[in-house]
Amino acid sequence: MNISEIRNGISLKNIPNFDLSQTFDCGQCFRWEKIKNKYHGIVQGKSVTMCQNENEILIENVSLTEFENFWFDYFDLGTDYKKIGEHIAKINPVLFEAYQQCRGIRILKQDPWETLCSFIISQNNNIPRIKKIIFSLCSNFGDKIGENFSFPSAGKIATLNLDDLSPIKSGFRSKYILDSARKVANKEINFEILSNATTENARNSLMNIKGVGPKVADCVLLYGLHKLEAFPMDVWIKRVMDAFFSKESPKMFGPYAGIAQQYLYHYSRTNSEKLEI
DNA sequence: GCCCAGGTATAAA
DNA sequence: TTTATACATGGG
Repeated sequence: MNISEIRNGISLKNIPNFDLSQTFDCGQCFRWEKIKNKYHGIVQGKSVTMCQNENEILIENVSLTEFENFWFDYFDLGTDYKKIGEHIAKINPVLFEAYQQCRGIRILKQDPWETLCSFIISQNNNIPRIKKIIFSLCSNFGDKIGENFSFPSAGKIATLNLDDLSPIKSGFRSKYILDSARKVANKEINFEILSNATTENARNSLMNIKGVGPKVADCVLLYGLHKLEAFPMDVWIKRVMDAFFSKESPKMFGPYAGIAQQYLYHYSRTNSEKLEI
């Protein structure tokens, strides 16, 4: 792993388990877009461009200080995914094959409020339309950043009503968006506290929000709060496998953690025939 | 028209 | 406690 500052950004060389397309297009985030070999994202109110070739990844317009203070953790570069893969290999061959296919995914540590709001919007919805609604939410209520818009704060959304949200066409989810924004704005949901709480307590708190069930809660725990650690690996692998191979709802993984979620999701999309029971 | 989309609230059994 | 259905909207 080699991190160095170059004239217009940061160069990452030989970073294991890091593929931009797998990471950005796997469904964990909604504000990174590929345009002509480059990924453009809006993160924490900042517009950033990245590209990848061979074993080098470039992050444009970011200083070494910014990288160390924010982006290193955002991309979860302190976690050894290879070690996780080796562990998975011992547990289950199907899971390991899924890992092999998706070994380039890094679980992004995203802003908890943005994650919460985004995955509320994701329910019973498809990714293109999720992105469209989030784009609309940002352009209507976010702050302008050059050509783009920041993700609006919970405080800002909390001042709105259902009619205000009608332009983003989020349908029945609007009332859930407002409830989540109000609870975050008035600190009924306090991410500082949740990040120090047990995973179970944090999940229960999140599920007090209207429109937040186990799936949305787990996405917030994983992508917003990076809470993987509370479940022993064998426990959540088993839960993922149980949920995945039950016919009822392969997308409802229950109380698991998400590296396996991501691996299995990708595996299911590319190997659906192998998953028939 | 009909079905589905990375679910959840609600009512009914 | 478990199971069925509605929900807004848009694309295939």
